[in-house]
Amino acid sequence: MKPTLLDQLLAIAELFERDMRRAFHGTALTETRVHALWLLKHLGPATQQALAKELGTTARSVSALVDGLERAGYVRRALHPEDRRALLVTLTEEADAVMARMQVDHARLAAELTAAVDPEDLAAFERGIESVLARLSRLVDEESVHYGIEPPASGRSEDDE
Amino acid sequence: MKPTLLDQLLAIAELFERDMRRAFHGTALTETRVHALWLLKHLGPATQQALAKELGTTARSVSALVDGLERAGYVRRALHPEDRRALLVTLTEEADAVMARMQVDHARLAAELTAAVDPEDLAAFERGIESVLARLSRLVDEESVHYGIEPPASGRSEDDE
DNA sequence: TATTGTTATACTCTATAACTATA
DNA sequence: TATAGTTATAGAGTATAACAATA
Repeated sequence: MKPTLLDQLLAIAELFERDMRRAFHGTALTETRVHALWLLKHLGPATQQALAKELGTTARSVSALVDGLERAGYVRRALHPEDRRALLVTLTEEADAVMARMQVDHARLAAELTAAVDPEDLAAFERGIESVLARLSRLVDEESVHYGIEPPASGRSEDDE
Repeated sequence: MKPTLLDQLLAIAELFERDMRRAFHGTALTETRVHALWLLKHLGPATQQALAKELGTTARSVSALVDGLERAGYVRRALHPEDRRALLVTLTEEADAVMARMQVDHARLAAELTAAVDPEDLAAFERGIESVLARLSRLVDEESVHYGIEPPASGRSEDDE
């Protein structure tokens, strides 16, 4: 039985997740923390609100996240030059170096995965993955996948435990 | 700037994760719990050890996981007919129905994502995704991606705790 | 002795609400 | 009034270690 495209994509997602957990095990890093550091590396110093938006989480979670990263020496909280309510989360030099190495490994992995595709297939493959990503983005945006769950508002009452 | 294949795959993985969190929000379900239920739906009743292996986690985590699923009415612990140490985790009828609906939605999503690809490109695309998954599997298996982290042998000593 | 599942403990991530200090 | 970040609280996931019952 051939697995569907969806199953293959989910398998890839799970491989990423497990492999990162393995790689970060024994360090202070986690996937979420690395995601935050990655954003700071690419965006530069950012307020916690900005981070919350980018990470798709709440300000509260970012507070805890930055606490952990600060404790581990990866970021510092700096005063915002214009807004005295806000803080600018900034990478330490050590974290900057880690993220630079991560970018190298990331680029290497990107190249290796691309190289795994038959050059004859590459153009069609790239068009395909772009189409899939666009379609999935739209579906997620429309909240049109329910995974067997009745949507809370429109569906019938399922709140009888 | 064209995103790399790797970045597109990571974007897809994140879309899956966020969308499931959205869909399950307000219910007793989470991605991990659904993963366990999905396995039980496909494998049939399983011991917690078997679940731990499939989920790539520990027996301890499965204990807590099954506790939660049992509390929410999705599974029951049944006695193992042959091994009196073991328990067979079994789907309730309600959970079985939820998973049946989920399979339908899953198949629908799979079809939609496949349909997003230009039929002209589909064959090459399928070969490509298979190659990428195989290559990534191998890399993960060999633990050859380090994400900028020094493997725990060199650099900072970790054995002084 | 090894395995199954448990209790005990600790840390992380997510989420809501109430609070402060600024804007 | 609204925003930035905090404390308080709670549930969930992950991981290690020690333990009981059973194999």
